[in-house]
Amino acid sequence: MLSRYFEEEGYHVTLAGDGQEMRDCLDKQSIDIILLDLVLPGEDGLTLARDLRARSDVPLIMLTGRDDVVDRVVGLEVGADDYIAKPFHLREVLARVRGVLRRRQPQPSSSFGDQSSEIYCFEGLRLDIGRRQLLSETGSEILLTTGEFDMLCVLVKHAGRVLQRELLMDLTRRRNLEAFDRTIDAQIARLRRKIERNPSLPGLIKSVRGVGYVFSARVTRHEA
Amino acid sequence: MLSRYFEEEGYHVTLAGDGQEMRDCLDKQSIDIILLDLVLPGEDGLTLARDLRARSDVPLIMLTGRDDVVDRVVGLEVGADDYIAKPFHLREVLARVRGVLRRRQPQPSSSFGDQSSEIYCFEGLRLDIGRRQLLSETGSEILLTTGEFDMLCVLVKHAGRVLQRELLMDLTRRRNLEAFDRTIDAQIARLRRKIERNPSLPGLIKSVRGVGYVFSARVTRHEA
DNA sequence: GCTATATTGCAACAGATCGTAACAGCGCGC
DNA sequence: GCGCGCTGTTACGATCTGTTGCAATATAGC
Repeated sequence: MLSRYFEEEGYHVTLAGDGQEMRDCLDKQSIDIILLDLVLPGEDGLTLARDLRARSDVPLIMLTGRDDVVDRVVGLEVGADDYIAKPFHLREVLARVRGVLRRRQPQPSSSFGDQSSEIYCFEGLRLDIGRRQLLSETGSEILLTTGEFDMLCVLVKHAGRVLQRELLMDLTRRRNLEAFDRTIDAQIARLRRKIERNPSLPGLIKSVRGVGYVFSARVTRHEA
Repeated sequence: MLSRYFEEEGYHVTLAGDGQEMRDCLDKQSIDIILLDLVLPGEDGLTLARDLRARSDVPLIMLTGRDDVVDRVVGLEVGADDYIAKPFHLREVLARVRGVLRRRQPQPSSSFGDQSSEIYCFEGLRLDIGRRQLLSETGSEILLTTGEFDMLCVLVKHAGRVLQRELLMDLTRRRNLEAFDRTIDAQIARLRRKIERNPSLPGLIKSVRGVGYVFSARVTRHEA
């Protein structure tokens, strides 16, 4: 139910049935936030949450039944960013998710392992998250402003996935997208001017009319 | 609950469930302050605090239930810097933490083990905390003032993490950051002039607009 | 295929933020 | 007490970013 709702809202959802599946996902892709049910087969949710927190900073929201013995306090004690009791309204979950994303970002450290820098390569460019720098093919640095860098990080981490403006706003700014807000478009334009071979025929950041933007180049991820 | 609150305030929080986890954390990262609950599984908080004090100077605040037998005196007797009884207000805890950090700093000796000589290397430079000196690639000393050195220590110890001005103030000065205060910026500029290859295009200390500064070079830590 | 409409690209502007030089007050060593 | 270096403050200019308006482009309806 949650999965379908968030997909409709423009999110990309990955389901994990137990702790091991979750760890596999975290290793394979960039995860922006985890919704974790307290009641799970095998390891229980609390243990999993504690374990997760010990190793990474992925934003985390706990979901629990009203009758579960643990209460809000215990949930937050293991380091969850928020805590939602069943039954919940879908819209409420969405609101909480957006709240957590906005408060936490931009802190590009969603992967497992310690904070060692992830590096993404595409079209001869090298994006080093930890060092906050982008290197061109020749090894020279392409200077990006704070906002441009954060935007590029989010796009690259979700390469091949269309991100709507609202989500880009949650992930890169600490404010809400207003109606008729062209902030994202302006930032994308400025970013394109710096990283595209031909900014008027974008090959890396494609527009998706009526929705948002996609990073469409092939990206490989390395740990440094 | 505390974790979430402090994360929102710009702190980076690491959770430890018992004494052993705490020791592991202290070995792995730079810890600026510890909030220690008196009631713990396994070792009790007082023992842990005493043990901690015997080996390091990490700032330490004890948290206790109102009904605990120990009182404020005993808490402070084992070397805690402050003592907070439940129930507490989050804002109060933050205030106490900031107070302790400001009173204790700059005392760059937060790790376990021999507190005398941590050494950090980056971009050919060598920062020796204990000796309070910075050596260049050629082995010559780069002369830093007290304030510049303290600032560099804090940045390097938290390499890869964006530190907001207010936190930098707490960690390096014994006073509060006022509105429109440009103290931190001025100090960063002076530091950059001494350690950056090209101070106008900083490669080590990057600005993050609207937030603060990050030390963005890869750092390796050695014990000497 | 053509037009009307919605959407996006983009340049230009203004307010916010940041870099930095200059200066003055302060503490420190002598 | 004196001189010097350090640091907080101020001011100014540079840069960044949200906003606005208009042109360019895509889409839908006919």
